[in-house]
Amino acid sequence: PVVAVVGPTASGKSGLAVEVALALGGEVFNADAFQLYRGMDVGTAKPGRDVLAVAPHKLIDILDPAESYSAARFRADALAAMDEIRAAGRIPLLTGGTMLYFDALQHGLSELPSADPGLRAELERRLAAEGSSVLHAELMRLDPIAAARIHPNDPQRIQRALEVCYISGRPLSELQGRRRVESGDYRYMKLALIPGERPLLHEIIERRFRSMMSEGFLGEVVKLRARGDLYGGLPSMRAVGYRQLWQHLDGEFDLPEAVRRGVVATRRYAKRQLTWLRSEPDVNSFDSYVPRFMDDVLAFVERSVTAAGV
RNA sequence: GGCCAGGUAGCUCAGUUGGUAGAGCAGCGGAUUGAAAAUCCGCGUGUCGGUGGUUCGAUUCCGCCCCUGGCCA
Repeated sequence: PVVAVVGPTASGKSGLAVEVALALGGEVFNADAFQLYRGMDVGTAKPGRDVLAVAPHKLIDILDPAESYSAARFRADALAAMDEIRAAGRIPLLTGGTMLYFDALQHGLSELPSADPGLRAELERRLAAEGSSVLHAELMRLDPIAAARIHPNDPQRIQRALEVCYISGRPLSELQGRRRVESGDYRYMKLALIPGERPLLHEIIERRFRSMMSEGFLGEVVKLRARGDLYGGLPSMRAVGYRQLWQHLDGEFDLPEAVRRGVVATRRYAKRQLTWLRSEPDVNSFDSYVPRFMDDVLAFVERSVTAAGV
């Protein structure tokens, strides 16, 4: 079994995961697309040194912010991490809010060519020059099924679909037919933290963003900029909060406005996570904002894991 | 206390020569296969401050009241 702690941002996943890990003798691995990056700590609410000393996490600080990553790499890394944890006789414990990664881990991915930076740059140029509807029309010729599914205004998916067609010579829709699920012998016990009241989630999101600011979030972004090789278009620098503070440092708006926009972006992110969660089957939901929730969860987890015969 | 300007969506405002109203932002719902904290799609959510009057019909016109801001006492 794998215990998976999922939920929207600021719902209390990290704290719960650590508690469960300690109670169960489990080991945590991260499923958050940005806690993977070194030097992105405050803004990703990464567990602190003190926490990591007690409960070490896998898949944290494994990337440089200049690197890009992918759902496929996450799947491979996560499977390796789970194997190691299990080999050590412990229970793997996933925590993180990147639902695409969690989905890729559970359900696998089709066999598709990986990203090609040169081709992407070329498509990027064409998108800027010709517009997404021209490229969408081109996709319509190469892969009408994918084109029908992808909206003409969705440059990222048009780009990816064309990339796959060019590299493989086959339509994306054909290759996506079947997902490859190997090492499917893990069973996920899903704990979802669903805030009962949306306004309370919003309040906590805002409070947390402001406390990140007082813990040196801006300084962190300043430091990343000072490297000189990073830029706003990088996947890592498009993360919520980082993006808005970067734009502020570019002079696009003042700091209070950057904070306001960062909070808005966080709320929207949480909403998208909740949308994923609603379609997730077999989840055991808890509201982390109610008292004594931790005891309920721990009791539940222990019961379930013993029942599973561990 | 007097005069003036306002009171319309969560916020900032537009508008109706009288036929129960619409923008931006915020919000809500959805999609999601190697960038996903990304990218994209859809949706106005409203006692038009209150109360009387005129009218077939008032958010709109008139009276009174309440609230906010400014000026004068």
